[in-house]
Formats: sequence, C-alpha cells, structure tokens
Amino acid sequence: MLRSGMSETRGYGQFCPIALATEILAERWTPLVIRELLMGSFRFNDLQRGVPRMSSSLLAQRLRDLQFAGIVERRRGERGVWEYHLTPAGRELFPVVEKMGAWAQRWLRHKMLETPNLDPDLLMWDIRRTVLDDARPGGRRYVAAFHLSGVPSNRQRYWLVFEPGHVDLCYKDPGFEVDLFITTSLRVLTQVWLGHVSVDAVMREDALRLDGARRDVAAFRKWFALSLFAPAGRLPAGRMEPASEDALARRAG
Amino acid sequence: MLRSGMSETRGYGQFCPIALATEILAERWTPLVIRELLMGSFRFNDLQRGVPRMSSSLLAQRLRDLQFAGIVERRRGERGVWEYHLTPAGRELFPVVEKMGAWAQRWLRHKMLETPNLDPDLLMWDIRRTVLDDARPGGRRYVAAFHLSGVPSNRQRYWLVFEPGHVDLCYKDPGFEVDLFITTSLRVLTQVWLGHVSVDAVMREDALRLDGARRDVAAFRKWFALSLFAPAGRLPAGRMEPASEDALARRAG
DNA sequence: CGGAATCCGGATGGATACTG
DNA sequence: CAGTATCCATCCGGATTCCG
Repeated sequence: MLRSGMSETRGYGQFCPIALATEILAERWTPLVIRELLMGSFRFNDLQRGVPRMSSSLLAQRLRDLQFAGIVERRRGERGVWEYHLTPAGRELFPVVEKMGAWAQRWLRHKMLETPNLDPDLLMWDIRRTVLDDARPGGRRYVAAFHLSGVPSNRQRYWLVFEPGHVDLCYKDPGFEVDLFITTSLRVLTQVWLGHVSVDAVMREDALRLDGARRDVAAFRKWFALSLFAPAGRLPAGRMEPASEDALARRAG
Repeated sequence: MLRSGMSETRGYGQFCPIALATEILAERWTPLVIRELLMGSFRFNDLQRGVPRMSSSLLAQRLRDLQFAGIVERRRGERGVWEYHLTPAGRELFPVVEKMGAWAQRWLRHKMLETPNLDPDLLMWDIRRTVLDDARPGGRRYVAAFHLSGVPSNRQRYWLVFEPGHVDLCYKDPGFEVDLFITTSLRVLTQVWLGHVSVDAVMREDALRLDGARRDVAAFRKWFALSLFAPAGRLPAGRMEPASEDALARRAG
C-alpha cells in the first residue's frame, strides 16, 4: 500500500482498478483490520482483540496506511479517546470482504476447523459483539455461562452478561446467578457459529447442551446469532441470501 | 499464504473465513496473477506480460503457492509446454476480484490516470485479448494502427492484426496495409478503455481520431470492447450491470 | 524462447520491551 | 489505554544464470 512517505517502488504501476485495490488490500493483515472496523470496533484495543496475533506496532502502521488511503478516519471520541472509523469509501469495502468470506466458506471449509485456527477468545469476542441483545428474556439481567472442552484449562469458561443496553464478556466468574449453561467443545461451537451445523443437530448428538429454565434455554436461539459470514447468516425469515450490506446495517443499527 | 514447506508462523490463526481467504489473497501481486488467469492467460510468459514489473522468480513462487492452495493447476499443453489453469475454486474468485475492481472504479478513479500507472504496453496487451475478433469487417485480414502521444518515442506505435481466428499485437510495423489509424494520447485511450469517457465524447473534442474507409472506421466500435472492469463493460444491449461472471464466460467462449 | 533457480541488498513484518 | 522503539527474521526486487 502506498504510504505517505514512501518511494515509488511499491505500487504496481498499473492503471487497472484491480491493481489499485490490490495496492491497499493485498497487504498482510489489512483485510482483517477492515473486517474488524466493519464489524463495529473502533478503539485501538478493541481492534486488537479481533487480530490478537498482530503486533500493536503493525496495527498502528496499518491504521495510518488506511487513513492515508481514505478508508479510515481517526478522531477523538468521548473523553478524548482516539477512535478509528470507516469513511464512506471504507464502508463500501463490505462487498469485497463479503465475497472473500463467501469464497472461503465454499472452498476452504476444512481449514477453518484446523486446530491452529481455533481460538476460544476470538470466538467468544466475535459472539459477544454479534449477540442480539434485544432478544433475551424480559428486561432483567441475563447471564449465560459457556463451558468449553478441547481448550487449555484457563480458556474453558466464559460468561456473557446481558444488561439493558449492552453485553459484557467475562473471563472470570462475575458472581451473578447464571441463567443458562452452554456446554460444548470449542470445535462444535465454532462449527455452529460458522453455520456448518445447526444447533438442533449438535444437540441431538449431545455435542452441545443447554441447561437452565425453559424460557432461558429457549432464549438462546433468539440471541445467539450466527456469524455474519455464515452461509445463511441470521436473516429475517424468508430470506436466505448470505450476509449483505443490509444485514450489516441491521445489526449495527 | 501457506506454502508447502513453511512453518506455522505465517497463517493468521483464525477460523474466520475472511482470514483464510486473506491468507491467500493478501500477498503481494497475488490478486493480479489471478486476474491474469481469469482473463485467459495460461502460459508463464503471457502471464508475465500482464504483470511486467513482477520478477519472474516471484511469479514462479506465486504460481506454486496457488497450486498448493488448490487455485491453479499446472499441466502440459501442446508440444509439452507448461500451462497454468484455474481450478473450479480459482474460477470462483472472479466475484472477489470483480468487487475489488468495482470498488476502485468508484473510489480510486483519479489514481488510475496518474502518470506512473499509465503503461502503453499493458494497455495494448489488455486491449488485444479483449478485442472482439468476430466483430471486424468481412472475413479478410484487418489491420488497425495505433499512434499514441504522451509516451516515449519507442512506445508510440502498435498494430493490431486481425486474422481469421486470432488477433496479433505488433510493436513493429508488420508491413500490411493499414485499414484503420487510431490517433490519440495514452491518457485518453486509457480513459476510454476504463469507461470513464465515451468514444463519441473524445472524438468530438478531437482527443481521438479514427482514419480509414467508412466501414473500417465504423467497425472500430464493434471490435473495441471496453475493459471487462469498466463500469458498464461491453454488455449486450439492454443490460447495464457491471462485469459479471456471465460476461467473462461470454468473452472467453 | 519459455520457464525457471540463485544471489544479494533493501524493505517489511514479528517479538519484545518500553513509555506517557 | 494507546501506542513507540528496537532488533532480527523473512520477504521482495533486480540482475544474472541456467536448462531444454
């Protein structure tokens, strides 16, 4: 990608639109940073939770590159904290990223479940921000506890705490009474999240268990959205297209 | 991109489909190599003409990477020459590349015409393979001579020689009688090719001139297709979508 | 001529430590 | 919390060479 102070040796020297898009998008990590921004993260540390293996110096560099390319704006938010937001040009990268995901869902399905690619922190972080927090029972607090097998012992437990207006992800017992226990393996939860298997199917095989009061169990299917890039995503009844810009807007709003 | 003999440090360690697609596509030059393959080049040297600033060793490396990723197949063609062909998975990257091009056409339009990105060899090579060779007058040989301004003196002249069944691009006068002279600047021809201006508009401004017998001039609009990634491409009358996989198939077939 | 491999210097990315 | 600074490994660009 062309940086502010770089020589001319880095561009591809082609008028072709694909070449110009490639100058920006075909840099290591860049599409993933854009994915995080599209998913609604805008603080440096939140962005980094979505790309945990990227060094902070490189993330800072990429955010500068994206500003220079007119894709990201850096501005001060509440209490003077820096925030990174997509520009209109940046938001219109959604279809590009979407097609990349759709292609991989079709042709690289097996690689998604390879052990080095499974990551409970990342999965839970992804679930937390995609959870439909207006779809839980009543107006009260609602706590869901995940117990994962197939992971290191310090990564087995996660709590989602639904409060009116927001959802918190905890790595330690927050001490609240738990309304729903979700017991499964990291692999199965990832498969469900990606839309490769249905909740019903894995429950029938006892690969996923839900324990709690009847209505708290029933609520799970309401608030547990699939990945935005799952083959059919979670779309209004009757629609079966994959993730679209509309779907994004619906969730972001 | 994961290479056959590489360590595990290079992947992103994410189950996300976008991350897996990124492992392949976010490597320097890779989307351009795929573009060339999608446009129908399959010999090493033909591919290299589409990415002239890429070193041959890196092109060879990328072709190996793409084979390993299941996107490219290497096989022997006529007279034992090696050919590189997209697999079904590779052909389905068309929508990804298409969205990248469409995004750049909307947001990076000005950069396409910056001097370092203009390249007459590349433009003419692109035109040659996109020319509609069944749309020229009669069954006879037809020769179009381009005279470009705004380029080094050794890049001013190109000849397209239409013979039954194929079209040759010449960098030196092939000696045939010329049926049509096209006189314009590199910048204007690039703009027309990208669909940023119409042939009519630039002819009205005398920025492009066609000289020849009436029917040979008229033929120009038939055989001179726009870039497959021009905003409206050259599509059958009545359709105005941008480049689609259908359009690709139509031209390739 | 097509299709590479090899070598080298410079650019980029990863790991870790550090700072306001 | 939000990044820099530094050092080293790897990658890339360019030139050259090689082989059928």
